[in-house]
Amino acid sequence: MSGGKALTPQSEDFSAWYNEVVQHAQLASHSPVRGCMVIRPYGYRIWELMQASLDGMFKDTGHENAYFPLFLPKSALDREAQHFEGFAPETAIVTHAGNAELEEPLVVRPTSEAIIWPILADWIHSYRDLPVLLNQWANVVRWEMRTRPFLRTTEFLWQEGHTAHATEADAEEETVRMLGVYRTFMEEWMAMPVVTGLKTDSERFAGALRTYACEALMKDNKALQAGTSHNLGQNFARAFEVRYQTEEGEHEYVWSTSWGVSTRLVGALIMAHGDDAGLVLPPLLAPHQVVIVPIWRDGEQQQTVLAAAHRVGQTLSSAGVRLHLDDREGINPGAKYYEWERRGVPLRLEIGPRDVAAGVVMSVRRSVAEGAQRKVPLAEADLGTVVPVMLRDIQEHILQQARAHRERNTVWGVTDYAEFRQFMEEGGGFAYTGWCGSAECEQRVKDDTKSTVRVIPDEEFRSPDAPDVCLCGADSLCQVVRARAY
RNA sequence: CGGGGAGUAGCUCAGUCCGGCAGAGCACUGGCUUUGGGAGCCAGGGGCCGCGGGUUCAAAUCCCGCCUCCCCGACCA
Repeated sequence: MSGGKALTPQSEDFSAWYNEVVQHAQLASHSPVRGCMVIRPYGYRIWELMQASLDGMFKDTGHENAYFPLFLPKSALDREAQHFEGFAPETAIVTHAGNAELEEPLVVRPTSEAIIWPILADWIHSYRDLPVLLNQWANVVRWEMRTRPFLRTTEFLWQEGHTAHATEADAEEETVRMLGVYRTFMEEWMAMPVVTGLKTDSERFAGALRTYACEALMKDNKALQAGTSHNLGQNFARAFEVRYQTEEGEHEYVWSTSWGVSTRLVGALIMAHGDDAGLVLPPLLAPHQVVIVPIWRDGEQQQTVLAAAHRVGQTLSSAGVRLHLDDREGINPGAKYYEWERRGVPLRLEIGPRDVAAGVVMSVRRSVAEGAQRKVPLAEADLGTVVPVMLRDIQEHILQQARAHRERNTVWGVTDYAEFRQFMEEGGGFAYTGWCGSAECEQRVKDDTKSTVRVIPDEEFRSPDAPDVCLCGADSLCQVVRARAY
């Protein structure tokens, strides 16, 4: 177990806090290669739980998993001009195998469009072959300048959906549907509220027609792009000659989409819910939903207490609860409390001689609503029904807490530029403003305030108070959500 | 990739200026006593001092090159 006492408080240095949580909660550690991390079992388990949930949702919406190769010929990337321009600066290129120089260098995929579309061109011939609804779980490499564990690593794990459709409307429907799947996952599983909407041209995926995104607000009031869904139009179909024959016998390019979320979501989870005591995990994604800490003074008590702990464990397992019994000897209960709190376990059950005698266990929640009891004794006989209810309640509470944080740090209509600037300087958060639609204006605000347009919000997320003028004073084309971002 | 800081035991660091046996606390192992919010005593184990080269009788320490991490910028999931 890692030593150390208190973490750096979030208010003192948020990124130091973040790095310490990653280390001390045993989520990840560094590797010898720049920007590459080792995902440790506890962190990987969170990712596995995310994968399991998302994978089910993808399958429920008709997608199938496949796997495409890690390498693509360098020439393939060049096929779509914008795509190439977008990714060329950050690709890793293999030029040698052993001592021999390769005839054509290979690119390690930064994303798989350029690998998948040449293949799909062979698979798709007729309107009867459409839609193609694929997903793959894979690793990709992007040689970013500045890396941070989970948030931006040189190699990262993700899923990438790739679909082909007969019509523009079908592709758009798919793009929006998958954005909705992401939103549902983020809110229901990660307990992380998001704003969804359209990206501006400057933040659009290289080669896409339109990029939609889920934007979440972290505890330090910076925004994190948590997932993206792209309507690729016919751009990739044209670049890779993916055509199908219509019912009428015409040859048409397919309409395609791609969408992805990555291990960045683990970073999002840390920053959306964590506090000065460490990680706070939503029960649905917690490797251990419950940790049982037995307490004893002598061998006899140890036997009694452990027997009770195993009994409780049986009950909870049968009730579908993921639990861990911390029966390590020679470590005081208090030390175990600190450790599991730092690692974000939603619910702790303490079982001591007094509890066994009384037929109860002491439950302690990792996070509770203000004014609510953190420690509550529970009758052992009721655990099978009460604990699952508590876990659902904790899940809901964490979501509400994150929602409240976002509401507290959102301004719904800013017209005055000085006011906007002050908001971004004094803590920041989401600011709804108008936007004239000009890229120059967007860039100027970015240079000046470090804040960017996160999204042009979807209808549901629009502000009734959004101004009809841009920050530059010109007429507003649409309302936008601005924030400083990761 | 530019500017700044750092790398010595698993972790946090002292030692580097001024070259001369590799250190502390925590963690780890064993024993005894403990155990309801970070236990105590005793005994132990653990080091390519980031890597490579150079200077020197002698390098953690001085010189050169590189790698990695952290912070600030430009680039991005």
